[in-house]
Amino acid sequence: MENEHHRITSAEVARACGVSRATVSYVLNNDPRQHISPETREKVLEAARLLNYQPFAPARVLRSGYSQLALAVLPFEQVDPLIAGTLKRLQDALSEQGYSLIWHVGLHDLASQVHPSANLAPAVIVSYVDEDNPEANAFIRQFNVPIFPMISPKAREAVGEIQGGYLYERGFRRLVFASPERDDLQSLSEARLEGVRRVCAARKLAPPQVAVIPGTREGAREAVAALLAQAPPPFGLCCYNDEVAIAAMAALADAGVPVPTAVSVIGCDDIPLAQFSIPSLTTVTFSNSYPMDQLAENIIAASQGEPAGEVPPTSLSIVVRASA
Amino acid sequence: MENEHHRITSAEVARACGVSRATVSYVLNNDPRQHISPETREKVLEAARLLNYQPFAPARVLRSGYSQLALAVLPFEQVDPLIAGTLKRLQDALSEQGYSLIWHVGLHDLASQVHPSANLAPAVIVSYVDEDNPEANAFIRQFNVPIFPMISPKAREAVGEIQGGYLYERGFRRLVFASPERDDLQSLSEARLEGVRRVCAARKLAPPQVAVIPGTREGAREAVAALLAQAPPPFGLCCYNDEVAIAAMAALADAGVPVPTAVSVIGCDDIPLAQFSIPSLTTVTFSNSYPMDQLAENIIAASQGEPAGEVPPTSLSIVVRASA
DNA sequence: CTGAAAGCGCTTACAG
DNA sequence: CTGAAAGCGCTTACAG
Repeated sequence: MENEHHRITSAEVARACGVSRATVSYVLNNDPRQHISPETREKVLEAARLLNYQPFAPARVLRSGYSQLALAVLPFEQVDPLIAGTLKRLQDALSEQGYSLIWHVGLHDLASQVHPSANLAPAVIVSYVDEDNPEANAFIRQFNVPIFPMISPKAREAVGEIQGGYLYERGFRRLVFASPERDDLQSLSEARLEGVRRVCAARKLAPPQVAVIPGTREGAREAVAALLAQAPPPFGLCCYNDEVAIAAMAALADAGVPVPTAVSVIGCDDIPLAQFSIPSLTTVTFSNSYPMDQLAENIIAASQGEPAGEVPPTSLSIVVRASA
Repeated sequence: MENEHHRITSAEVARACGVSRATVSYVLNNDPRQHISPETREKVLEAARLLNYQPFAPARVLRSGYSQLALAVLPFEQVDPLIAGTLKRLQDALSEQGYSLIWHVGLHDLASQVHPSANLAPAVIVSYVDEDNPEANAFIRQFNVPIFPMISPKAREAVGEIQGGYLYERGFRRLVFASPERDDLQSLSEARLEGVRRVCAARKLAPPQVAVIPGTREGAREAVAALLAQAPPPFGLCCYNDEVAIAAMAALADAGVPVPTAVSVIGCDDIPLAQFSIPSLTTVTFSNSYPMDQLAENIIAASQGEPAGEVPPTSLSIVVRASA
């Protein structure tokens, strides 16, 4: 490492303007307990600017004992728009309190890899990890900091319940659940299916059939053909999410089955493209009505060692469009 | 902060098994220059496990002088699947070298907020920031570490060129560019439009008209109606990306314009839903053929102070489906 | 109002 | 093979 980067330290700033390192720290951190003369303050700021001084985070964190860093752990490989939107609003709220929010996306072999905690000391984990995923839970626990869960087990099943309930109201007496193929979604998919099962049980319907919809047009076509052979329309199709729903609708179109008359389709998430399917997609949406400032406060409280707060309540609603 | 979290230190591990802190460090880091007896090694590992010892990253980074942490900065608020996929593969390659990859998504007021570098010391920035975005560039420069750019200016315009060239080949002599509304995409959109302009200039066609496609079905319908009034079919529609393309196709369907005959539509990204539009979407895809191991090596080299490496070459190709 | 000094938890020459 | 000691860059009581 010959061209090692020379790090500018607060000592150099202090030397440059003829004060002590303590004074530099007081000025740069705006320490309210210290009264610094305007001239000194100006001198320090000027010197820091000239030298392009950036405090070295690890030293600050080591000495002060805490970092104002929240790490969001997303166990999925793709980031759906809803989560991205929530995290963006959360980030805004956190940054008003001086906290930063970064993301760790995807989950990796715990055993074979270096754990990020070797390089990174968040004060709190904001977790989208399922309760029933032991690997993922071990991963986040290894940070050894409070964990703030962002998904409530109840909401997971509630999606299936509201989908099934809506289609029942629309007159369907047979329900089918369309699930994705991706491994990282199976756990959540199973929870939503469980919600649909409950609707069927409560309404004395036959339990829902399950169709796995592959991610290719050809694959989806075959899966839907197989489904139609087993379960002739009419039926209501509760889909794991909007992507699965749009794939299923394309396959239904390929099979000549009219939506929403023969089969009604309902998705989940209300992704931007949901309005642009043909027909446009009826879907379940999470309105996380929890005020973000409040959420940020709870997360910060968790980061300071209070027991991990409440899961933010989500309220579900249905966006009615043309597909159901 | 009454319930302050007690941090287990290497000194406690050392005390627990009756060795020095140095030995603990040697064992835990598998220092190849030290020969530790198997019994001692076992004792240390056992004690560390029992105490659930996690080394404190800031101390390690401060002392050793480097962190094995790459921070990907994505200036968008949504993360498109292509970037997520690339970063996932990159993360796998980096983690084989002991590096971790985390994401910073979205850009925030530089002035008003605490910069993440106060809490976080990446060794390198992996940047999706445009060259011509001064705010974003200031943001990433403030980390004061090498920056590894992930987008090449050439590839940005090449998308428009390949779209326009393809539609020209298919016989279209009038080209239209469909751009998104979102602010954070304008810069890239303009670059792709520039590529289409070049095709028109080279082929002696009139310059492309531009239609801004809103994110709502109604808005898209109106925008497309306005476009059709100005530019009656046939024409070729080069779209900023697949989402815009699918929105435009829905609006064309609403207007009764047949695709691909009257208007041919081509997108960009090959998102999972591209195969499920009606008709299925022809689109440009980036095959980042760069071997990820190589890319990871370049990034690590950049993190060690070598001048930021080459932009990974991307090759563009067209996935031909039904829309063009 | 300012400065000298301690110490956060770790790694790593160095001495034995 | 193991341990005592230095020092990374910062913040923060404490003394003046």
